[in-house]
Amino acid sequence: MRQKEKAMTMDANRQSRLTPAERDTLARRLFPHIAKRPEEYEEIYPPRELPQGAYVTRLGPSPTGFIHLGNLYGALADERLAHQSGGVFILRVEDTDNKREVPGAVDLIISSLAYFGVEFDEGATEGGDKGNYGPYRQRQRAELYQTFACHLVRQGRAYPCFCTEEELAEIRERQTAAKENPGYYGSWAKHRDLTMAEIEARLEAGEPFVIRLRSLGDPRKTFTVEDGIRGPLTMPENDQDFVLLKADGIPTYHFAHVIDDHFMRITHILRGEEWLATLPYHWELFQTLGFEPPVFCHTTVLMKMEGETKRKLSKRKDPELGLDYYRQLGYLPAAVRSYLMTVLNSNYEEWQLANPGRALTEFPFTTEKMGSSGALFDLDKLQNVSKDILAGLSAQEIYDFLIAWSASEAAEAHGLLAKDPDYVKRILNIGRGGENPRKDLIYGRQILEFIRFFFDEWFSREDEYPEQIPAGLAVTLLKEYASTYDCADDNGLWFDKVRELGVKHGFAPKPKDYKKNPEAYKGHVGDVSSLLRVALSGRRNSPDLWEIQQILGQERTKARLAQAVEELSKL
RNA sequence: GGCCCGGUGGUCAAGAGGUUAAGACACGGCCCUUUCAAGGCUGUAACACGGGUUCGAUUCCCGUCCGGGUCACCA
Repeated sequence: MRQKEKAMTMDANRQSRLTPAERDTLARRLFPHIAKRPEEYEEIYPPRELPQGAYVTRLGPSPTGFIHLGNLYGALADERLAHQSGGVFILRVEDTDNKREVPGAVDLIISSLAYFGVEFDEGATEGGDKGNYGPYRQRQRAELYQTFACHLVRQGRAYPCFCTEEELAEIRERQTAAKENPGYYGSWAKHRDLTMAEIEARLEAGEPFVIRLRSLGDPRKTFTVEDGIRGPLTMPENDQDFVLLKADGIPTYHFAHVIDDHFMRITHILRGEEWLATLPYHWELFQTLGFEPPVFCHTTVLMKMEGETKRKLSKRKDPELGLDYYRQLGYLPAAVRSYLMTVLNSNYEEWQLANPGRALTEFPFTTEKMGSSGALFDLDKLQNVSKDILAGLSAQEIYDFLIAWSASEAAEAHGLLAKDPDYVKRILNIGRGGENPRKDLIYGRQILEFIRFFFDEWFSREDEYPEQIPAGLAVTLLKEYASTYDCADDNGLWFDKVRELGVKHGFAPKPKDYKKNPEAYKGHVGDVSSLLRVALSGRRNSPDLWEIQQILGQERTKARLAQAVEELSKL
């Protein structure tokens, strides 16, 4: 009984001690410039007219000028959900922290995402804003937030707090010492119940202040929300009087998020799991403002391995995971997208296997199939996905990509690639098409490395000549080969000649013959072609030699053979 | 430390109260083969631990451990 009485007293204390009239005065005093009433915004930003089941999603980056794979991961999910449902995908710039803002960051974010195929329907653009629910940069929406802050003050659900950083630090110290939860709440919230006179005096003195929520939550109670990815989430109610408006009148993330997601008529909020901890803040705000909460979808964060442990991707520590990194290396945007999709939706890979050739955009994406445990970024897998995608493209398509990519990311190679398109395309076309296309192309930089020997400007010997062939014999073989080489020979005829040449000098016509009876031979035909391969490509491993020579042509083939003869003669 | 979220092979991951616990990447072997890249076949390898509930638990519950996240007038 006494318990109950005490609780009731406490609850009563939680209501504002100011009278309605005082609160009204305070609201006017705090927000003299606010003329609109909250309801007016409901008309300014009316519910959207969209087909049933359409998702309205948003990406809310802060303009810090850096965007990494993790951001793309989320953006891709937002984009798919919106576009596959006939909905809207919005870019909203969360620039409420002017300290962190980097000039030009917004354009960079837009272009980076666009490069990887993520386009917005509405929101901030490089020129300005697009859409009827703007502005889409939060600092430009200050009046909207202030209108609601004003409204909450009037209702006794928000109040000015004049605490300085030092005072807050001191509170925290005392809480830590007393082993209490840190924060501004309950009886620790010392400006929660300032009298009107005290407030007036401080305002008069020009003290800076923030606006805090007067929380009515009770952490001993819980609430449950249905997360789009994780299912039901049960969390304690919030009791923190967290900051709504900072001293400069700009909202914190928490306040801006609730107001914007309501008035932009967002249906699904995809965000990283780092927001889970503050979900109670948001929940109380949605309840307090009487807004219908959207569906929360808390994604897992992408991790990387550091030593023995996993760690969340960090923009500061992991510049190599920045989106630009993959662009510079020349990964195909489609490959990065496809890889990310395999991580994003567990059934994508199987779908892709079952539906070869169908576009990623045809895949039915669902939040339910998104994972909730931390996924490690897997470069091997990205490379494999990339190989598969490249293998499915035509030489022309790869060429077009290389040209566009090298123009900005590999300027030193661009000229040579552009000089003779047909030549480059013939190279890219080796082993392409047909049932079993070659899969040795992965990304731009790697492709350049792979094809460099076709260009005299870049050609150099990288591997040793086969050691089982003495230099003298090698010279003889190369000379004789050169004298009989004819570009017009077809693949079969050409190889017969190589075999004949080998046999003449004591090499087995087939590797099997050699294996059976190694004593009888100096080696086998493969050794002879190895010699030719090093002479022509500078490498022990290469695609089909006959094709390489077809592309080099009679003259340059012979020139390279001569070059090798010269080099070997010196040994 | 408090609170929150997670934990199936090395990696990404399916899965359901009873399965021989999928698949992909990586790795090994074999085949093919003039090298390589592929391709085909094949192999190694997993339900964190301890208690319950149950005829039966990897699956449900509790505890432990481990990992991550978060505790700002940053998002």
